[in-house]
Amino acid sequence: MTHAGKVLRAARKTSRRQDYSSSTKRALLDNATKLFTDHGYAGTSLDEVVAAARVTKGALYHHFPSKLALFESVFMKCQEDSKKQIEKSLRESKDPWERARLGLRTFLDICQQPTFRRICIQEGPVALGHERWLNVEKEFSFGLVAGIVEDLLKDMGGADELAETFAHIFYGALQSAGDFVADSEDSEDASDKVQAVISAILAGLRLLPTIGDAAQAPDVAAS
Amino acid sequence: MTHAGKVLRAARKTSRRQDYSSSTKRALLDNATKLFTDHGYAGTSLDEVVAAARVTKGALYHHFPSKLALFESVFMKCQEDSKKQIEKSLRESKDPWERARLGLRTFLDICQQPTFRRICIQEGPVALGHERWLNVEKEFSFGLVAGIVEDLLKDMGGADELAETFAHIFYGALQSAGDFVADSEDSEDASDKVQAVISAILAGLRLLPTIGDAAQAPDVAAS
DNA sequence: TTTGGGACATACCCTCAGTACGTACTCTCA
DNA sequence: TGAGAGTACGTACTGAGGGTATGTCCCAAA
Repeated sequence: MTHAGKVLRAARKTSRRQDYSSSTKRALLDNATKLFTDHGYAGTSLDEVVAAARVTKGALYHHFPSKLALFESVFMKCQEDSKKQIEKSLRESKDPWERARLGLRTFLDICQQPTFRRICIQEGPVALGHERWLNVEKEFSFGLVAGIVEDLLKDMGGADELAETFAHIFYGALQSAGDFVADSEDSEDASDKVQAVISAILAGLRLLPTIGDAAQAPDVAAS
Repeated sequence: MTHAGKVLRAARKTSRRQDYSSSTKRALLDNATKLFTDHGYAGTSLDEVVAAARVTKGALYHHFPSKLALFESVFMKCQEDSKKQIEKSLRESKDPWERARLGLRTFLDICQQPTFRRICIQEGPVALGHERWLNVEKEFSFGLVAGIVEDLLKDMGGADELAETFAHIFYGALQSAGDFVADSEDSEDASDKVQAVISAILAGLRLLPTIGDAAQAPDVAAS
C-alpha cells in the first residue's frame, strides 16, 4: 500500500473503531452542550455528562483534557455555528445598510437560542476568562458585527477612530437586546421594539463623524 | 431598665461583644470582596477567605448561610455604593440632558472600578442567576439608568412604549462601554471616545418617537 | 452565681474534578 | 500469524472544597 493510498483511505474511509470513537466524542459534546445550557458550567458535573452519554469518566478524559476544555469545545462549536449563520444571511445583499439589517436581525435571532445565550454570552466570559473570551469573540460574532459597523462608517466616510469604540458598545447593546427579547413574554412584540431601537441607534451613527475629537458633544445637551 | 431604654441602648451603644462580632463580619466581607474581585466566585475558596480574615469556617457560617449568600452580600454592598455615587452626581443638576451626562459619566467611572466590573457585571449574573440578578439590578444601577432614559423621552414627549426597551439596550451598551474603557491602555483617550459614541446614541434617541409601530424603520436604509 | 445564648473553633462528611492504572480491542509489521 | 504498540475506553482512587455537627468560651441578664 502506497503512502498516498494510506492517506486517501484515512481521509475518506474510517475504521469501525474510529467511527465508535468519534461517535462517543460527539455524544459527549452533545450532552455536555445540553447540560451546560440548562444548568451552567459550575452547575453541571462531569458525572452527569458521562452518564447522559452512557460512558464513564475514562472516556471523557480520553477525549478532553479537562472540564474547561470540554466547555471550550462546546463554546467554539456554538460560535462557529452562529458565525456561519450570520455570514449566510450577509450574502443576501451587497448594500452595507441592508447587510447591517440582515446581519443584526440574524444575530438577534441567535441571541434568543438558549445555548448561544447561556454558553457564549453568559457563562463564556466567566468560565474562559474575560481575556480569552474577547480574543475568541473577535474572530466570530463580534468580528462580524465590527465589520458591519466599519462598512457603515466607511459608507458615510470618516470617523474611523470611533469605529472600534462604537463596535464594542454596539455589540454590548445587541447582547442586551437579545436578552431583552429572550426574557420577554411576547417575543414577537419585543423583537419589533428592539428593531426600532437598534435602527434608531444606527441612525444616530450618522451624527458621529462630525464630532471629531471634541469628545464632549455639547450638542446633545442643546435641546 | 425600661423597654425604651433597652432599645435606645441597643441602637446607640453596642456591647464590646457586638463590636467584635460586627468587626469579624466586616473583615469577612472585606476580604471576600477582594478575593472575589481578584479570582472570581468559583476561583475563590472559603478557606482562603477565612484565612485572610484570620478566622475559621465556623465564624463564616455563623454570619453567612452559604458561599452564595456571602457573595450576595458583597454584591449588594457594591450595588448600594454605586447607586449612592450615581444619585449624588444626579443631584447636581435639574435639566434631564445634563443629568444624563452627569449620571452616565459617573456610571462609566464606576464600571472601571475592578470590584464593580467583576462582582456586579461579570460574575453576578452567573453566580446569582440571571433572574435574581435582573431583579436586583432594577432597584439599583439599571433602575437609575432607566429613570434617566425615561426622563429624556418625557422631555421630548412620546415614545413611552419604547422607553423600557431602549433602557435595557442602552444599559448593555453602557456596560460594554465600561469594559472597553477598562480594557484599553489609554483610558483617558478611550473614555473620551466612549463619551462621543454614547452621546451619538442618545442623540439617535431623538429619532425614536416618530417611528411608532412600523418597527422596520426603512429610513435607516435610505442613505 | 447561675444560666442561656451568641460567637466562634474543630473535626468531620460529601460531592466532584482529576489521576493512576488496568483491560480489551485493533492495527501494523516482521 | 502472532507479538508488540497504540487506541479507546472502564474502574478505583485522591485531594480540594463546600457544608455540617458539635463542642467551647465568654458575655450578659436574672
